[in-house]
Amino acid sequence: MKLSTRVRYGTKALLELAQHWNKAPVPLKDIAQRQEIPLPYLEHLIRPLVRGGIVKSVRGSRGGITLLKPPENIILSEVISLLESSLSPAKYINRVPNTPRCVTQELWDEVKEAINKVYESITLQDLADRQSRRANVDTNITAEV
Amino acid sequence: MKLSTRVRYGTKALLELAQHWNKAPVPLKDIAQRQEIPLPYLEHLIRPLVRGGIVKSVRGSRGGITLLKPPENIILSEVISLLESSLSPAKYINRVPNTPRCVTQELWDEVKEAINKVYESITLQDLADRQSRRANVDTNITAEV
DNA sequence: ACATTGTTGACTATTTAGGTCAACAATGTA
DNA sequence: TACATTGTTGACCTAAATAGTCAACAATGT
Repeated sequence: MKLSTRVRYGTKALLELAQHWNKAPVPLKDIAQRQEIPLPYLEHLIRPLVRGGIVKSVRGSRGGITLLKPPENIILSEVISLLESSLSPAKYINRVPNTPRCVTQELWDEVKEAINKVYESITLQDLADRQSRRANVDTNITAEV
Repeated sequence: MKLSTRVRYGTKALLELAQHWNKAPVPLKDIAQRQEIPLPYLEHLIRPLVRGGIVKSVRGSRGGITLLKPPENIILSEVISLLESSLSPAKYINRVPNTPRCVTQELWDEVKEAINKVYESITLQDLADRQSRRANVDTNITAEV
């Protein structure tokens, strides 16, 4: 169950943006620092998200990046499909015609479907909510001590 | 959604074994040939399955491999966990203590859980059933022509 | 003018996946 | 018993994907 750092970094970055929704753009530098992502790597990471139309970037001083859509309209499956190595040259066309037809192929497709359902059910807003709920809990705990 | 050839090859091999359940051991050579898997690769592929206790091997002439448990008792999640690069050195212990606690971490765990539920719901017998059902359909079609 | 920020493309390093080879160990059968 | 057949093991290799870096450049606010 390998999850690429691309996806992990990217999601973290988007979570930050969700928390800054409707505010000033967030500089990549800040995100890189807070999330401990190498800045030059983050820059490349962000590109597919911009191209994919879920992130907007503003250059120059006071620039940075912001979400283009409200966080509740951004589902995880979209994020992942944008981040996951978009280079994959249409694999899975390796049907072997004269062997018994591939049951396993069918299986993987179904599994993929099921997994995607999970990803489709989670939005960036969900993540942000969790984050803030958790922050509250933390506050209460420290308050109680 | 990358699925390693390890898992694909391994599952195909196991499917063969499921179809030969309670029969003579199947030589690796035959499996390799039918499923178009490089024999030396298959040999290595099989090892974790043997170590994992779902496959038994018999050496020598008339040897080969068989399942150790009935196909309906072998679930996909078991297969996958045995085949998926068992080298993974316990990643995910990269909690960063002094940053806001990692919501995304929690998320990935849940997603993983959900995916695993899917894998747990499918047995080798299920696959074998599909295979034979499909074979029947094929027969009928050719009969009708 | 200039500091700040994103953009781009080329480049490098590391890791993992996929595959091969060769020597060896057990086992059935002629 | 000899031998063909089959699995076992470990070392090795290659290619591809992942992760990360560098440097020159393009906008933009102050």
